[in-house]
Amino acid sequence: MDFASLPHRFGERDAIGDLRTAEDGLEPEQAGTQSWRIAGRVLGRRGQGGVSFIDLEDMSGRVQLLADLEQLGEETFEQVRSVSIGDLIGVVGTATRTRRGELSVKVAEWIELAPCRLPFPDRHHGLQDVEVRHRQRYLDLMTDPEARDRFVARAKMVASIRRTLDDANFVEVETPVLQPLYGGAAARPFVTHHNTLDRDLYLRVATELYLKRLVVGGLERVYELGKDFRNEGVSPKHNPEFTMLEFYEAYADCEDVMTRTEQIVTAAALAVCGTTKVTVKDQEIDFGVPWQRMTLGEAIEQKTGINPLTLGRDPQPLVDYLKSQGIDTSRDKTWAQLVDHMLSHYVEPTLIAPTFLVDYPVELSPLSRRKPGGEGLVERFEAFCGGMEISNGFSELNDPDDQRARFEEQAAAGRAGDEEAHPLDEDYVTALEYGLPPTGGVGLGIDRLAMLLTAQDTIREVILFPAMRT
RNA sequence: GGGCCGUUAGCUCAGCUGGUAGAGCAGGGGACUCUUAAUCCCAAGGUCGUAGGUUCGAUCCCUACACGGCCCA
Repeated sequence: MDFASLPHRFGERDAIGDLRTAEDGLEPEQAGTQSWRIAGRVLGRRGQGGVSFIDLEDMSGRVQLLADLEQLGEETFEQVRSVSIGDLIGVVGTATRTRRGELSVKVAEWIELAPCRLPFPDRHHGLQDVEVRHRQRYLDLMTDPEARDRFVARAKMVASIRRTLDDANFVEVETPVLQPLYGGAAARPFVTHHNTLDRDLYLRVATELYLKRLVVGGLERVYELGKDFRNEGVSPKHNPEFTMLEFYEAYADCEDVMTRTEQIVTAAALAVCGTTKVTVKDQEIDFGVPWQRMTLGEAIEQKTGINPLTLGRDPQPLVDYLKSQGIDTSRDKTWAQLVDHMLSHYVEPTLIAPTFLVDYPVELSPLSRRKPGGEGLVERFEAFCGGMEISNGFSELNDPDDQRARFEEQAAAGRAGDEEAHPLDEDYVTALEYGLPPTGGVGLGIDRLAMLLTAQDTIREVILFPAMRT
């Protein structure tokens, strides 16, 4: 094919899926009357002398083309006969069903649209090389309908989440990706440089602090769906850039946003799967409300026999326990880090059905509001499902003095070597000084939810272009 | 960051713990007028991830590195 002579458009195109539905009633050797204009990629080719069969696929489905030498004449038939697997072509023709019963389109016009110049992957086995599937995702999508379905499902999930929030009068906003100061999550940031301003900027690790500034400003219900960036390792559950939903709701507390989280996820499951029941790691789980709830302390106690939240802030019993189980505690410098370690080691992998853990220690939650009655707890939850954290939310701390004190504790932890500690954000404290209403807020990991709703056990299968070494 | 496993034709895979590599598909040529993993014939296709080392001889054994995967941190 000579590119210069190829058409620039193929208008008034019919979807192959629509054709299949409309012509499904044809009997073998019966011809339809309607003329169809379809286009797509050639995925199969079978010659039989003066008859050629082509498999053509578009986004909506696949159909067989039937080309007849006598009907097309030698020149056009030769074009059909010599098409390569992978070529993009358009066809005009009527439907028919072959003697063998295969719904087909009898080619009347044959329009070459774009060639595939490189050898096509094996069409029986598909692409097996995980590295190639990720680096050249277009090949994965071309050859594996399930891969396409997965990303369509993800899009449906995101659309459902937007719908749920929009219907509840949330305003979708966009806040800076490039931030002079990062915050809102315990994570190491990426650093970049602005040439004209001649200053370093951070890629956001969360949208939290900007969104709460907007609530201070009077946007009482806001959400943002976008990429966060965390400078940490890649794993089946981690990609350095990932998609996060955060929403904030004024005049609501932790309990309210837990309920809303259930509502959002249940609706998304229905939108993607048509049911709230999905199969994760060979186990059926039900996103239907209400989800299980227990306190963090109870959850740890269930697995270890120790409830660290009833033992004061003494790290020693926790160190003793973990060491007795052969676990390396050398990186856990504080009581709070030990609790976190116990949570992620003993509890998180076992939480398959959707579960809320509540009552987190204040040391792990520098932006959450304290639980009345003290005990060093905050009004916070994390939601787990499929053995991983999918969501985190709380009653937002709106006391500027307490917030400043928490930031200062974080800064001290940072000086002591905690690379994930929050830096002090003066402007955020200033915003709180103007008055943040009582507010509940949530972060929800979109990639992880997509993993659950599409039954994938690695995040790379729900991210189109996952991070790879160059 | 550490441990283990993997890397052979464009794709999917064989290759006997040492004697310079094979098949199917795709791509090229041909036959075939209802095939559907079409079939049949012909030809072509390789720096065996990279670089060293051991050896008369390395896809195979050893070392380092690259990339990927799993587990641990």
